[in-house]
Amino acid sequence: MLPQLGEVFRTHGYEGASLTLITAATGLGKGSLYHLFPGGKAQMAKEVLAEIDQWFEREVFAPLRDSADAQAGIGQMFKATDVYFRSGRRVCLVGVFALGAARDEFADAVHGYFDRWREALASALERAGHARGEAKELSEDIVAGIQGALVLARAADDPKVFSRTLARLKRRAGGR
Amino acid sequence: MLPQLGEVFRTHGYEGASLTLITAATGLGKGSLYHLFPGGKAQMAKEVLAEIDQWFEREVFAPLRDSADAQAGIGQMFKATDVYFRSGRRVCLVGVFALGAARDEFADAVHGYFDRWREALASALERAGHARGEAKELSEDIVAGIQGALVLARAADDPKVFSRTLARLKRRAGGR
DNA sequence: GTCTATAAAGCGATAGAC
DNA sequence: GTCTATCGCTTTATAGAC
Repeated sequence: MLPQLGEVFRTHGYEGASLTLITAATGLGKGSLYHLFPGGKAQMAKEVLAEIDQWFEREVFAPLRDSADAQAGIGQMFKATDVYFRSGRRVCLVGVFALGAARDEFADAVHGYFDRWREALASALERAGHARGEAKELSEDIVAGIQGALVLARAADDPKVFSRTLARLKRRAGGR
Repeated sequence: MLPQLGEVFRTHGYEGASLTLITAATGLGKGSLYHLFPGGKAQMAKEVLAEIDQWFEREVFAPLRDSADAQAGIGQMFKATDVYFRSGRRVCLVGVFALGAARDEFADAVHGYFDRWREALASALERAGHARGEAKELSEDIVAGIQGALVLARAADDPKVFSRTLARLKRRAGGR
């Protein structure tokens, strides 16, 4: 349910995700949707954002923060990122929200997602041997680089742009 | 006229830019708008994209391709980019379109913008002394980095994220 | 060239039958 | 819990006065 919902928001943005598109994607009528989400579209988006946050917390942020081998945690991040974004065929819903007018309504979720990603990555980079300031800079470069690569890959309609850029970011992070 | 129109599309995306918002931003009634743009919203977006393309062609792409001093051309690109995106307070309209469903309708403009940017930058980097393959990779990193920095800056509601990242990209390009 | 009025369709959301 | 019907509003777009 939430994954299908997420796909609609991802593809059409918050404004563009009409209830007609949502009913088509989920197979549920409006009545059912409002039974499940009394708060309407805003609640749907909030729950989708929360689910995404949980996924990244489990698959990306926690490994970055908690891996005994910091470099392995970073490797897991790149692997999970590649899977999640379907090697560049899928766009980042939080990034889409961040660029649009929806950012203000979902400011906490949008802000938290990127901030915790950057912070967890900086912690791993520091434990992997980078100086504190350098790790902070590099973490910003990498998270920005991933988001930018998604923009470019979709603009060019060529997922390879994402794969290539991700591979170079991994090298800069010290990955093999 | 086109700049005000562009600001609405930038802030609200193609889907979110309603004629009500557009009339408010331009001060023109619907009648006047359809007199100027018989093709409606689609034509407005197309002309805005064309104007943006011209601006970047003149201020960014041409200097990158034609500067006798390649490093000076790259410096001009970073300067113009910082000005255009208001040091991170403004988002990239073409990037917004690229991420959304509007990409398909405006595929040529979206694809051309990023491709020509990357290509012009690669040419300058090569003339500045980078090996051909390295220049191509670096140009992709830099254009993606700029787009990603815009996403992060808007997500954090903090333009400094953009300025910092832009400064590091400039350093990687060999800028002082 | 700009306005107001209006059309037709789509929007988010609700009510109520089943 | 899911559906259909419908509300009230907004959407894009057009017509026609000035």
